[in-house]
Amino acid sequence: MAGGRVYRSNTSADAGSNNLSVLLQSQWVPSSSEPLDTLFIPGSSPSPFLGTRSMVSFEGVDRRRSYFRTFDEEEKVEEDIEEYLHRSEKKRRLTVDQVQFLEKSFEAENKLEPDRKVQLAKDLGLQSRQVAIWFQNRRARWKTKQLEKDYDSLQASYNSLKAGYDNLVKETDKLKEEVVQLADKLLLEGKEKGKSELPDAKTSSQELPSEAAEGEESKVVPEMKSDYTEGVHSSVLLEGAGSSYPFEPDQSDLSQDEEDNLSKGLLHLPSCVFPKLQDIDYSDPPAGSCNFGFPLDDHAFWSWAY
DNA sequence: TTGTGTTTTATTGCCTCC
DNA sequence: GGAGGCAATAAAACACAA
Repeated sequence: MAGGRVYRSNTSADAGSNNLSVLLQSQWVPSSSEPLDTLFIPGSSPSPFLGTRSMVSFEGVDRRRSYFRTFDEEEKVEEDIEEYLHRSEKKRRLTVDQVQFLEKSFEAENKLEPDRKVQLAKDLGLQSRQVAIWFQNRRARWKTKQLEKDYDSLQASYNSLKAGYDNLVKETDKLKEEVVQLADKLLLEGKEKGKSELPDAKTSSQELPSEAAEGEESKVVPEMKSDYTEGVHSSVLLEGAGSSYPFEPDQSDLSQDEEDNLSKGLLHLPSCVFPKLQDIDYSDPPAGSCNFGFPLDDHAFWSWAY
């Protein structure tokens, strides 16, 4: 590790001490960043957390030596020593009490100021570096959990929105079908009325498609009877016909042609009024005036729709 | 007992901030 | 340039089924 961190092993504990197993939990201390007070001195702390879980015994091993290591300057002897020490000095888990204490501390504040770190280390009989590492790992676990929570929450709101959207699609289909049926009905009535009242009714009826027209600039439907000028369908139809008020068409606003058509039993509708569902492009928010009741600026809706 | 998956502890390299 | 944070990763410890 050229240019990497230099670690110093903390091997000054007394072999054979009652608390040795815990006191020796840490293996490497960053020599450049850790103050001397991180070197735990046996017997200096009345920590209640010590000695509950013996992990590794170094009895009979003279470990009263400290040394520095860098990856650049390792000699054979040191390698041997290190290998030996590493074999013996295995990773050790913190005791239940230590973990509980750390957890409480983490709940209070998940960042660790230097003073707190040192205090915690003292209280727990750990090295401050170990405390720092524990907090680091704990933050990582917390972040992972948080991501899982966020994912679940997003998934739930997506499912809910999707269900709402599916319902709207069904409802739209149903309404569309209803409109087609009503349009057919009007067509028939218009024909019959035209036969009896208008001499040129035949010509007019020939302009009418059997269904609400598809893919054309305009659509032609017969004049609304009063029965059909109420409610959602008629309002939509009349709005599409250019009326300034969707429920009561003001004939003064109509052009001469429109008035003519009305008098002939015809209305021209822009093609956007009743597009087929399959003609709707969900990949982009709709531009223009045909938004089917959805807010034009509701990009969120269109972005999740597809 | 052993193989395997998960959790925990620790290291490393990079990045940011002061 | 040093200190500290984070992501990625290694490896020990642990849990558990076969």
